[in-house]
Amino acid sequence: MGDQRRPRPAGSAPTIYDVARESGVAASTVSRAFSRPGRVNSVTAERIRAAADRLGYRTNPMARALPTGRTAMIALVLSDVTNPVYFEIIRGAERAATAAGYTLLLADTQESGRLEREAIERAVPAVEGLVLSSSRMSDSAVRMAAKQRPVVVVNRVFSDVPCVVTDSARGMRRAVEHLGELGHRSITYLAGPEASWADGMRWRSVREAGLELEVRVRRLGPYRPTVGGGLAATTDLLQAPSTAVVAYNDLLAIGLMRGLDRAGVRVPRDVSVVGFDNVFGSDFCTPALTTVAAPLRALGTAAVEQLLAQLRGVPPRTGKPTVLPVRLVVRDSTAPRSRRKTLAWGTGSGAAPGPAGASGTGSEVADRPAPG
Amino acid sequence: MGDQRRPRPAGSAPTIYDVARESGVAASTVSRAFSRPGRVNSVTAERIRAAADRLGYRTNPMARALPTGRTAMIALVLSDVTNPVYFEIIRGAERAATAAGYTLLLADTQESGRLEREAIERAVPAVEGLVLSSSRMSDSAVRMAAKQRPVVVVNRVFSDVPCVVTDSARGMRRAVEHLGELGHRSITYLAGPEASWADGMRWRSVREAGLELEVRVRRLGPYRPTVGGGLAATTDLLQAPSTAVVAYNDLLAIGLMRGLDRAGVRVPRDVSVVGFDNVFGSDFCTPALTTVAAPLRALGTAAVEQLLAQLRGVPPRTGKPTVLPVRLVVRDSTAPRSRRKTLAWGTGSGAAPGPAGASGTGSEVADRPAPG
DNA sequence: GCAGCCGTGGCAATCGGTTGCCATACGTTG
DNA sequence: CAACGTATGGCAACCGATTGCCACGGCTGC
Repeated sequence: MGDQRRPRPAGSAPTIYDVARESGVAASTVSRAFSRPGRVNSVTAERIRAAADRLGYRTNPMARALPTGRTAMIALVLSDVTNPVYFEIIRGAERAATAAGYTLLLADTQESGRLEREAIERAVPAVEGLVLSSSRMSDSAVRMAAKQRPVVVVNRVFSDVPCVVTDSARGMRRAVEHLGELGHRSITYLAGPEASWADGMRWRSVREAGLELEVRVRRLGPYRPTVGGGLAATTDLLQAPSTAVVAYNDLLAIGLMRGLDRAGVRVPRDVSVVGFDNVFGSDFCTPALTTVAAPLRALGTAAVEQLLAQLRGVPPRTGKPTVLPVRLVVRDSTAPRSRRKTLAWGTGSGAAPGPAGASGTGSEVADRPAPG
Repeated sequence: MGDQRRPRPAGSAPTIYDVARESGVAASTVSRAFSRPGRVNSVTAERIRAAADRLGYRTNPMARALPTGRTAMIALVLSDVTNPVYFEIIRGAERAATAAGYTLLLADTQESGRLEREAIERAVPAVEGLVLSSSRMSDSAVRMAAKQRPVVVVNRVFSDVPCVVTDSARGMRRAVEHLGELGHRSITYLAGPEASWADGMRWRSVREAGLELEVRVRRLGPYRPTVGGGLAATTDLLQAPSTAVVAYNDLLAIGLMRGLDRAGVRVPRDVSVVGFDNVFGSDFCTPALTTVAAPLRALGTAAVEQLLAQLRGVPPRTGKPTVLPVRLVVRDSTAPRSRRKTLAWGTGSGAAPGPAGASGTGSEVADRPAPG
């Protein structure tokens, strides 16, 4: 009863004090009724709950956060929200967070390490933990962030920070296997950004798989991991043809297919192309892209779940990264090796002229980088 | 000077009290030095700033929010983060928010009005305002939300809530014009969800443009605004052919093109197809899609900017919605009307069988609804 | 019958900033 | 020199919830 505060000025949200007055107990009891079930007599608790319902009381997250530090928010930091690789990661993270009563704070760092540091600095005081996806920051900057708050890193490996990654090794192995089964004895890998941890991983995996499966492999690049990058790669490939290509990622593969099409080279008749990620759009490009499906949504979910576990006090799982499985999605961009001399191409006088209208330059989306 | 508090236990973030001690002033002065420039003597302010830098002080947003209500956060509520229409909207919103020092809170409502209400209820106490994009809630629920916090609605019109929308009328007019110029005298509109405000708007615009430009129009549907929906629409279209199709959105158009391709109908030789939105992927589907480019990013930016203006006290701009301009992007899916009898198609025994391997079912992404 | 324990609820300090009000010191003006 | 205005900084009361500690009443056990 001891509440001397004036009644809430109509318009602002009800507080525990209003509920306390309404139910005839002290504010502290109201607080406990919600946050510490069992600590309050059940009939009292029921009365309080009823009063709260009547008033439409909702606990104010800011007020709760102040003494406890529990903001019920986590941040997902990524280099570019509009990169399709992130779509499912975001969704997975969002689902996992919401399911646990947490709210997801999105920070787009626009591919800049500086902006990323700034975004983190701004987010840190408001969140309980961070998921860093394809961070553009240096290792030491990531470790620094991990000192301030629990952190989980996606698609990059640290020994002392928990991380979840795609099983690129198995993915590339499956891709090479698939091409091998189709009769291809020589494969070209189109590399992504040099600075990308994932690219190194993927190339190594391709090489190892090639060794083991007795398929020759070579590497072209690096290229920007975008449709534009794939277009650029076309020239190089035409100068040194190959019947099978594995690209660093889908965007690169899609760009390459467009480039080849313009040059009159048919996919998959003349060249088989395999992508990586299975991003949105890889099924409706033409031909539909055979690709290694990265566990995008699972990556988001797993990262958030590990983070939440840390927040609950479970010691972080460092040392070995959590590796999530991939699967090969076979579509229309791969086919048995053609009997035609591969050298025969590149001679074509170009693609059949496009239909009417301006040919689609598509430059609008040609430059979306992929995560490293 | 009057600070009796014990020094901060190393490990937690520095507070104004630490800065106050360090710079030899009262905490209130520190506070004012940051939040009220001019109120504090400039040399004092400088001294305080230096101390703050030295300590790495950052104002705690929760603590600030408690007395003031200023959380520096706004929520962007959307029906499905993985819908490509949102990519640029999100990015535009993110940029505008960040530029103003605000943080964006993303809420995905999974296409459910109930989840949307829940998400809003959870977000409201934490944010200063909301942007509702393609809300699935009833008008009254939206108005209810707008009573609790400043709200801006995207792609839906209210007379009493500020909103920003795409200029569908002009967009559809441009599409019909374009087809008319190519010689098409009859156009089929593939409708989106009936409940969609945008669909009603787009269909009406097509009809009006048709009337004015003397092109016959008819409407097929409704279909789900997804690739799957477009596939479904194919059957209907084959039964009642037309040389030109305008789809509710790109996903529907892309699905249709895939369906037509499988049925052996060539785009654009036999049918011209125009989409709407210019989403990610509409340039690399085959043929590259001619489409009305919605001002996606501008929509996000404008919505946030209007919201921020409201937060600064500018009276909300209600009454007439803010209409953002579109532009027609001509690519490869439209061509002059073919001289072949349109009735000739539908006879084909189906598409040439796809190349090797399983034909891409692509069911993974066939069901992404678009905003209504 | 009294000490001691348990269940329950209240008091009050606290989290970190914000801000209305007041005190002081200085400069100005008549 | 007195009266006054202004610039500046401090005091203390908030914002709303949490939580350690204590008080009170009822119960048990010896």
